[in-house]
Amino acid sequence: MTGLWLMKSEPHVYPWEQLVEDTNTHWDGVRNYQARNTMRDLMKVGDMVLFYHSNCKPPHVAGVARVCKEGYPDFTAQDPSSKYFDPKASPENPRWVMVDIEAVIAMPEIVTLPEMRGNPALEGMPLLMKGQRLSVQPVPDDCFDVVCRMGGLQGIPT
DNA sequence: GCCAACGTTGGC
DNA sequence: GCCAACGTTGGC
Repeated sequence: MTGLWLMKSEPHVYPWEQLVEDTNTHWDGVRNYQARNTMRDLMKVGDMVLFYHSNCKPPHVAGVARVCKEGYPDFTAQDPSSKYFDPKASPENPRWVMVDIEAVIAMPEIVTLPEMRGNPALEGMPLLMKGQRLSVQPVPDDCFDVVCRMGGLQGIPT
C-alpha cells in the first residue's frame, strides 16, 4: 500500500518551484521527533506527498511529490555551519533523519487552506485539526484524492 | 505582530 | 518523573 503524506515548507525557504527546478531534494532540517519517526519508520520509496506552503497568504498545497529515497541521517545536524546544526548529533548517533523527494506534478490550481477547511470531505485531514503543527504528517487516502481533484488533477497522480 | 498550541529542556 | 520556563510553529 502506498503511503500518503503532507510535508510543509515555507516558500521563502524552499518553494515548490525550487523542487521542480532541482527535480529532487533531501528534506533536511526536521527537528521534531514525531516527524522524524515518520520519515525514519514509515515513509517508503514511491509514497506520495502533498507539498504544502506554510507561512504565506494564503497557505496552500502547491504540488504533488514522491518519496525517492528512504530515511537516512540528516547530515546538516552534524555540520556546524548549518543553521540546522545539533551538537548532540554524531556519526554514531545522527539523531535526525531525512528522506529525499522528487517533484511529480504541480497542482494546475493551488489548493488553499481556506478551501480545504470549507470542504467537508476533508474533515479527517490532520492538517486541518486544531493545534496540528507537524511538518511531516499522514494524509488519509480519500483526503489525498479529494485535494488532488480540488487542484484540478484527475485523482492521485502516478 | 500577536498569540495559541505544542514541544523541549533542565532543575529539583 | 514532574513541571515551570522557554522556544517554535504557523494561522490570523
